[in-house]
Amino acid sequence: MVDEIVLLLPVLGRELGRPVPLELEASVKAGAPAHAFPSDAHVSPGHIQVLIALAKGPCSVGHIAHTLGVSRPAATQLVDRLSEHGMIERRHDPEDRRVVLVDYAPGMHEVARRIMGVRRTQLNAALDTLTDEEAVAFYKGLKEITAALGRVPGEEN
Amino acid sequence: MVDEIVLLLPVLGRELGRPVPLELEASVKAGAPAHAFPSDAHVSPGHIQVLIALAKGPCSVGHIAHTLGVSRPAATQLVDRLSEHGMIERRHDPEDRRVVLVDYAPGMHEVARRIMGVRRTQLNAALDTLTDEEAVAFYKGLKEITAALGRVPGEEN
DNA sequence: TCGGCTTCGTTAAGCGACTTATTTAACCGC
DNA sequence: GCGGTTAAATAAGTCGCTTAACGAAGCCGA
Repeated sequence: MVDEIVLLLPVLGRELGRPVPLELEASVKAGAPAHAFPSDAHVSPGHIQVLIALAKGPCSVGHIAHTLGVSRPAATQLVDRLSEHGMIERRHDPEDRRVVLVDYAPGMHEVARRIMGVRRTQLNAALDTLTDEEAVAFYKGLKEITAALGRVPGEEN
Repeated sequence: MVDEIVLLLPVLGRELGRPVPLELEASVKAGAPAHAFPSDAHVSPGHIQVLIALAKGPCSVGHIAHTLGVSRPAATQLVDRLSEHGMIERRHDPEDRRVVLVDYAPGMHEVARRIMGVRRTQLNAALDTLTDEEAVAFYKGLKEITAALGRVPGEEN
């Protein structure tokens, strides 16, 4: 079974990396200001992660990078794209002006929720085939494996 | 919890995508002919997947692509690299000469097992913290989610 | 037996998400 | 003030994947 998992994990990783199903764009545009998503908009998993991370309130670029397990430049890039599309805004932390605080742009909270909803729907469809215990076990295993392969988001180093 | 999973999955994907810990190269070289892994060798998750897929016997490039969930050119590329390093060999299927059958190169079966062992070790460390039921549930959830992401829910192109 | 369709693998071109190395700006202890 | 440190941004490059297009081989109806 272990081999099966090793074989399956990268498959999941690749599926996950694919641009989120096209219907998403339409669904988002429907509820967003026209300028927010120009013709070429497409949302990557990283962008969704940023939006989820922001759901708990504004946070710094560095914190985003740490949460997502990527380098700071990568986080900067994600924030760049999202802010180009008007989804989020940067502002300086008044207490430490080196820090750039990232937060939803006004009115975008709702749109963000819808974007996250797409992935959540997919995931729920899969989780529904599992019992509650299995779902919890899956989550537990996911955390363990992520930790085993690298660092876990919440953990300090 | 669903959001947590959505947040965690891409992290896992990225960790998974990182070049396998460097110790691997050394460990592999130790048991492999010198020419097999020249100075710049590095093994990606895709390569490991190919080696695992071959454990069940020779198979075609197309089959590898399907198993890994990638395009055929991508599979070709993976096979290219592995065969450059002498890990695997191509030969034509006598029954259908369009088909290219891929298999371990002579004596490489053992080396392949060692390479796979690295990932397996990491994974086992994580799975050991789970009960048997949880491990099975994780595997089940993994399959379900991979399947769920594989096709767009409710949309056929 | 010949054209036309399909399938397999490869080649070519390009893209997107990441990395490291470097730069700029702001905080801090002395 | 002056070094040292840290946050974010910029620059350059890498890697794994994609689509498009191609040659070769099998399949098949006329």
